[in-house]
This record gives sequence, C-alpha cells and structure tokens, in this order.
Amino acid sequence: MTIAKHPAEFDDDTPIQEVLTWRIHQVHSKLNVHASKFLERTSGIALAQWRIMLSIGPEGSTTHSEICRYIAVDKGQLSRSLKGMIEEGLVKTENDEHDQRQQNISLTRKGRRIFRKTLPLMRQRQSFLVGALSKTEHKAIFSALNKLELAAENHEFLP
Amino acid sequence: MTIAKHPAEFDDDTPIQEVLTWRIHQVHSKLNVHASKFLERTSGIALAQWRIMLSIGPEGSTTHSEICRYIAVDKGQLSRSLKGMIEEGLVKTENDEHDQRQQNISLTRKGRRIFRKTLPLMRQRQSFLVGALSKTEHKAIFSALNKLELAAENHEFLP
DNA sequence: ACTTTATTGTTGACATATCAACTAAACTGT
DNA sequence: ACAGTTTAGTTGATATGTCAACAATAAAGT
Repeated sequence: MTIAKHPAEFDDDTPIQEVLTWRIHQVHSKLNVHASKFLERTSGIALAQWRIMLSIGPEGSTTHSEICRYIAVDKGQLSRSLKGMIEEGLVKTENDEHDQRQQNISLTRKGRRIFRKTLPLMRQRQSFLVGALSKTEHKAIFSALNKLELAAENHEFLP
Repeated sequence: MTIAKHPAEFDDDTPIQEVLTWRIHQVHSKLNVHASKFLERTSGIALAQWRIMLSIGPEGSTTHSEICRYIAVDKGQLSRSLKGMIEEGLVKTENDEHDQRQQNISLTRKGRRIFRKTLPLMRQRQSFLVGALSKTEHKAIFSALNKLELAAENHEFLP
C-alpha cells in the first residue's frame, strides 16, 4: 500500500491544498468570514440573519418551515435565530388565522429599512467576487458545484 | 431602488440558488455531511480527526502550531481535538527536548492502523467526486476557487 | 544580564450547527 | 366521530467553530 510520505500529502503527489473538497472547505470558510465582516460593518447584522431576511423579503410574509426549506437551515436553529431577531426588532410574527400551528413572519419597519440598505450592497459584493472569474470559470464552477452536490447526495459511495 | 419581489430573489432575476457564495455554502455543507458519514462508517473517526491525522502523517511527528498552519484550524480547537484523540488512543505526544513549550505529536500504532486503512478510502472517495466533473470543469473550479479566495481575502471590498 | 517581545499551547466564554425529543394542531382514513 | 399519522414550531443535549485571556518558555534588543 502506498502511504503519504509527509504530512498533508493526500495522494502520492497531491498536497492537501489541491484536494478539491479541502479547497472548497477553505474557500467557503474565507467567504464566510468575508460576508460576516461585511454585513457586520455595513448593516450590523449576522450572516444567518441576512439569509433569513432574504427568505422573508421586504414585503412578504412567510412561515418557519418555508424559510427552512428555502435556506436549508435547521428548524431549531431558525427558531432561536428568529427569537433573537424579534428581540432586536428586525422581524415580527403573528399567528396564522387558518392554521394555529404556524406563524406568519414579516420584517418590521426597521427590518425593512436594513433590508433595503443591505440588498444592493450584497449584490455589489457578489458582483465583486464573481467579477474575479472569467466567463468560462463562472459557468464551469456552477455546473461543477451542481455535479458535486449530486455526487455528495448520492449514496452510492456511502458504505 | 430595486427590491427583490419575492423571498429568496437575490437579484431581480436571480434566485438564491444561483448566487455563487450561496451555492458554495450549500455544496460545502453536503460534502461535509458526506465526508463525516463516510469516515464514521468506514473508520469510526470524525472529519476533524482525519484532517489532523493527515497533518501528522503515518510516520512523522509534528507540533500543534504546524498542524494549525497546515489545516488552518484554531489552536484552541486543535488542543481539544487532540485531547480527545489521545484519550481514544489515536495519537501520542511527548515533550520536545529543545523547546520546552512544544510537544511532538505522532500517531500511535492504532492511529497508524486507522490512517493506513482510511487513506486509500478517502482517495477513492475523492476520485468518485472528482470523477463527476469534466476536465474543463475540474480545471475551472480550481482556478475559480483560487480567485474567489483571493477576492475574499482582499480588503478592497470591506468597508 | 536583563527587560521586552513573540511563540506555544491551554482554558474559558460564547456563537453556531446538528440531532432528537416533545407539544399542539391539522390532516387521513375508516 | 375518532385513532393514527403528519406537520409546525420549541426546547434540550451535544458537537463544533471563533475569539480572547492566560501561563510558560524562548528569542530579541539593549
């Protein structure tokens, strides 16, 4: 059997820095830091909060479970995040008339103000990041991500 | 100002599913789940533990700070992870003769056994994932990730 | 020599993620 | 009408990530 000769040589001639899943992990982490700082400084909100606000939208109202589906966040996590956001006055909830189990969630005036301010900034940021890529890279990274996602969901490779 | 008309429409005509950083977040998360399950089932170790073992290598010995640099993990986190791994008998430490501050970390016999078993499996997994990509996509995703990483580290876009 | 600074690793505090148990309400099928 | 099942959301337990304070040692500057 062949064995990595030195720390972080994942394959005989492939240092860990060139292992795809590792790269995704690293870049994801840095993008996260970047987004969090950016949001913190421009709007004083957390990344998780921004995603939730984006799910709700400035006018609309949604429910917990819709948000969960949309941004694929754990419902427990969401419940706690929303609690914080209500305390901060970003969102408000009211019980649904027709289904006593669910709540309609919407932005408060303050939440809307922040949303309107933040959306174009986040768009600019996205343009800045994507602007670093060529057309080819841009297309390729999306289709590559799609394929990786499918492969990761595929149980074929899970014992 | 233009505003998303509906939940999760990040840009006028761009649903959140097509926002690059969001896609990276999602795919990363699924790859993480996949890797964790895979490691759990094949070797009974956690992803963080595998990364650490990979940093140490089967023969070599390293220090905390080297591992931190290598896999970019927090030193506090690493300290705790190693404590667990020592309890589980995967790694051992001994004080460095020349520098009383640092410890030399190496795999135990058991750790080596698991490492040797796991490395080829993880390579296979990587091949499986990367095998889903075309040559073009493969090249493009790496260069795209590099550029995104640079852009994210760039402070130009941080207020 | 000796004061200052930098590095190594541990620990505490706190935020975030993941998973599972639980209650209440709504739906389903008989 | 009503037993069984599903769905909505809350809460608890536990793991992981992030950040800062700290003690011990080493290295650098004077």
